[in-house]
Amino acid sequence: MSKAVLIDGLSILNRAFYGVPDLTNSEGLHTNAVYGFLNIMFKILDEETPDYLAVAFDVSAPTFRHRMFADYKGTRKAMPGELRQQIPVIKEVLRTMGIFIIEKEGYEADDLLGTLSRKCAAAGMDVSIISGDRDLLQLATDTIKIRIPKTKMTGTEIEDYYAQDVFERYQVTPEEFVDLKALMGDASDNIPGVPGIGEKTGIKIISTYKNIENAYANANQIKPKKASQNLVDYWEQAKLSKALAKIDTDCPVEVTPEAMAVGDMYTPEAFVLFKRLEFKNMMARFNADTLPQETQLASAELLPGIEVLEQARPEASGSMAPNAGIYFHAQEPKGLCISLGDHVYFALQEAFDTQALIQKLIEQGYRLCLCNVKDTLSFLKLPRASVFDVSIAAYLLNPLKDSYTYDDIARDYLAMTLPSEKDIFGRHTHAELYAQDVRTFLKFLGWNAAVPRLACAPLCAALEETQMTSLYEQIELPLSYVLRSMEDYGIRAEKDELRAYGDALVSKISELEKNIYDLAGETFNINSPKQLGVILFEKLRLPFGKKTKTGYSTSAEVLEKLRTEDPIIDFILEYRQLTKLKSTYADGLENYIQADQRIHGRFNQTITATGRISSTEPNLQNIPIRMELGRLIRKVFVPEEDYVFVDADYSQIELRVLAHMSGDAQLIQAYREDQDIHRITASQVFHTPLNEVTPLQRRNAKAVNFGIVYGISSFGLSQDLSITRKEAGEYIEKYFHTYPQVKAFLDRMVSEAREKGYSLTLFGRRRPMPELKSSNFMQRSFGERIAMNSPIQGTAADIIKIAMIRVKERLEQLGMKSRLILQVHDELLIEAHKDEVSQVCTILKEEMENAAHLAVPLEVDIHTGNSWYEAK
DNA sequence: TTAAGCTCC
DNA sequence: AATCTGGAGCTTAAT
Repeated sequence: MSKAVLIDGLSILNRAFYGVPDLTNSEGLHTNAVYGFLNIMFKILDEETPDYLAVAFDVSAPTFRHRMFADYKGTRKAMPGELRQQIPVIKEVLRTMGIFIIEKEGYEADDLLGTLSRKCAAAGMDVSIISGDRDLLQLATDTIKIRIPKTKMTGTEIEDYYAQDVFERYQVTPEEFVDLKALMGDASDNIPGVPGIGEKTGIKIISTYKNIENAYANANQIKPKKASQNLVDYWEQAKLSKALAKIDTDCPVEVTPEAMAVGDMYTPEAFVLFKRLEFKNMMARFNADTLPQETQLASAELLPGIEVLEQARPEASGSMAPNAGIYFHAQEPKGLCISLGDHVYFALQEAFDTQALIQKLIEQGYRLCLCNVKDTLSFLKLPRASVFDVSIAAYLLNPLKDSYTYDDIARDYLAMTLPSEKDIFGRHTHAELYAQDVRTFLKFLGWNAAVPRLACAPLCAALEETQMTSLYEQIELPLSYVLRSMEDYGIRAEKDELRAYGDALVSKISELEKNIYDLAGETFNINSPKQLGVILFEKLRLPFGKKTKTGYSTSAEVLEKLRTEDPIIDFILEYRQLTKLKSTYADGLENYIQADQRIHGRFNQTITATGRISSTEPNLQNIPIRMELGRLIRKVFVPEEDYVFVDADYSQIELRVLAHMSGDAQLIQAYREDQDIHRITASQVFHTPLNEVTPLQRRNAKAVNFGIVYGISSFGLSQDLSITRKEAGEYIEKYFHTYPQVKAFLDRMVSEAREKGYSLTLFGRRRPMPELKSSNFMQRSFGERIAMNSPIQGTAADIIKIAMIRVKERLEQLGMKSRLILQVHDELLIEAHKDEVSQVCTILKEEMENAAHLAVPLEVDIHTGNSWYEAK
């Protein structure tokens, strides 16, 4: 038997909008509702594989309709702009997928669905109607089922209702459901109903009298008295409600089954649209052969012309330095891809001296344009003066994106839709595709080389436009070379020591396990918050503090408060600490120690929203230090023979940046006089003489100082200090009273960001802030906090980057053996040759303290040692 | 793949 | 009426 799926378009879009967290593509278009809609639709389609498919919409603008989008009080709520803008988008998506859209002037989607479902059923089909609206339950029969998707934490669950299921749930038939609605009303549908009759009474009445007319005729027998009376008093309203609730199953619509037939939805046109919407994990639904063909590309010069180089033949063309696109393919088959003019060349490494090709290009005055210079430097020497890194440029222009590969850049700066590496290779290795489909493989190479060449000009113009050229040239590009060298040097880690440390943990962990199981009276997986929650809060009946979305919270914060309740808590907290050390650090780090006994982590330059560097594989920026047991791990990080560690960290760089940027006289004076800033803040905020400030007062003032930098709220601070919100609010108020220019500065940061849509650091780094324009209070507040924090955190990041570049330059100029190997946001670690230690200390201090000249001095603390533990 | 939890600045 | 400190990465459990 054939199957039809009918979708209530706006209802599902609406559900999706509220069920899926806000998503935005590069253009700033909100996409969460469209994304959620498609997820629900694909789930249904995968499950049912229908032969026919249609999506129904209302024609008139939904704000003017009275049956949808009212809030729980029954007052109409305007549809948020973020949702409204997605209606044309979903329609366009459906159109490109060849999915039938039905809409008709003067008819609501409900009526169209009702009519269509009857027609399909009459034609002998199984019908599914997908809607978030229970109103449609009246359409259920033995062959028409109503499917109501629910977005739960576990994913999308769907409730199915055939006629029988409606009866089981409501004790009325689908036909009677209309009458039930007429009595109950429906706030969300603006159906008034009869006052005093809710679901319970309504069901009782309708299951007895079958319809409202019959109930009205027997009103005198209805109980309770109140319901009986109201049915009579509000009879007109009941009749109106019934008319509103009744779905028309006989609209004059002409639809041929062929129009609804499901065809190939994964068209090239849909591919382009999905790409634009950035629905990355839906791309796998498209077959490789529906990838856009070259004829559809915006620029014909990208293809074909991919030739395997027979000899190096870049031709100098004129006097202007032209751009060459460069891509080094580091997997098999290894080689260098070059894009020049409208030709793309691929030089296999086994056949060519790829470095010589690069030299030739440079000699001829080409500018080398590429993605990720830092990574390419592992295979080719590329002089800074000849290089343009499109990934970094794109990152500076919008640091919020999650990748800056050729396809992202083509989309954002060339308005071209290209398949991503994943789209092209799927599960195949590069070597496999090279062997099976060399043409597609070469296309991939060509794009990787040609996109940077073509995007170079618009990106340069955009940097110029946004006044970030100098940030790019003076900071980010040079930094790439510094990071490359840090990754190459790596840091030595002693495997045996690390293993011994891990082994010591294991015995302690098993003791703790034993104690925990004893106290719990059973064994269970302590690492599972779910199982642990059951033990603590159900079996042991401890008072639970917070709940998470999925159950009880067992976070350290919650457990900390339960420490006096049961001895098991302390064991669990210690168990957590130790297993963390064991898995993430002892075992985790060991896996990264290479044959040279060193860990070569990666420093990522295009990840953070604020301009900080991030560290991965492994993360060397979160090695423990607070707790002594964790801190001991740092003993395994050691310099090589004849070397010593020199560690330098900025003292309170973010607060000093705040002092400078705000120009606050008090704060500046305090730093100029090298005072204890937390103490002085405590003294001012708590009206206590400086020498009488208690440790608690100082601790609180410190928390306030940090809170200010983070874009504080009284709630956050109260949590942090375990005080009431009111008290926290008073602290903040006093703080702002003490440092009035700080307050003015933070307000200015927010209002400027709101006006411009982005914030700026001292060095002109931008962070876009779309959240500030959100209609959602929570998101807008978040936007305000990042508007306060980003300029501060970002400026601090800029400063240490400058220091890194200068430190490395000094070391090289002086021909020293010492080298910069780590950066941890406000800290630099140098592996210094033993003969160069004092010189290294001087260089670090000088370059870091002079990296920027602020209204307050930048202060750097330096330590040396034979391990990272000692040097910190 | 996501959520919870923990590590760092 | 709401909401509730910025920026990261890794491991485990559970889906």
